Amino acid sequence: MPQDTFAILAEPSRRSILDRLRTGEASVNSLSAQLQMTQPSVSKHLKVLKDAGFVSSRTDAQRRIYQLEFDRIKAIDAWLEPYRELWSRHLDALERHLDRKRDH
Amino acid sequence: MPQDTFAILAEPSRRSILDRLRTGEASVNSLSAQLQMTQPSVSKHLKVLKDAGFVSSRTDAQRRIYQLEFDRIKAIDAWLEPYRELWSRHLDALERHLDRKRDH
DNA sequence: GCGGAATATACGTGTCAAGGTATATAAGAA
DNA sequence: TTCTTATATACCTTGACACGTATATTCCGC
Repeated sequence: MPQDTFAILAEPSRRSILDRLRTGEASVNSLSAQLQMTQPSVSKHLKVLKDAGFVSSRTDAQRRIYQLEFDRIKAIDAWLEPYRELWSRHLDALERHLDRKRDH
Repeated sequence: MPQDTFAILAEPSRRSILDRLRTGEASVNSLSAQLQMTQPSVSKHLKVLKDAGFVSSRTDAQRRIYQLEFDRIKAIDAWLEPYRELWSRHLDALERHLDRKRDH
């Protein structure tokens, strides 16, 4: 079984790569320099991210330029949705409770 | 956000526990039965979830009743926020582009 | 008190992934 | 072609951690 969405994001290095890619596409070497990781480490993390669809890449001569893709991150948002609904209901219930207390 | 939030959710068993707790509080044994996991496994996962603040527990005789807590899950939502903003901007840009094409 | 139920923990085992070094591949440049 | 740059992959070691079995703890009813 391959790593699932959350397992992939469990690695801080990979999250930092994604965070960096939010500001725009980047090559392997630039990521390696900016994030202070060895080049093989960056390449391996990018492979995982790309296989999972978190990023895509295009070729520029010898360079590979990586770019953020949203679909997979949206899966996290989808998983979160029922929880979000639940806690917003809790919040509403709390507000109604406070309103009732105030009216007394 | 604390680094281990995603690592904790990386385990499918733990996510299934949280998913179950969305429908209401539950004892260790009931979780063990419903999720088809051994009792020690459930206890250990609950310990991790509780230490991290994903769940809380109260005592009912020999039973421990576990309940979902939202604060920690909200941290995921917070991490997602800048990405959400980014992809909604992308969506807006796409819509404007389509509008312009339609107007021609 | 004793026995049993509910839960927690200790221990041993196996898997799996991350990190580093060295090397392979591929694409210019000279 | 040969050299250099940019990236990918192979190999190895190490450390986490998930699982199961067995055992400890805790609380209840009798």
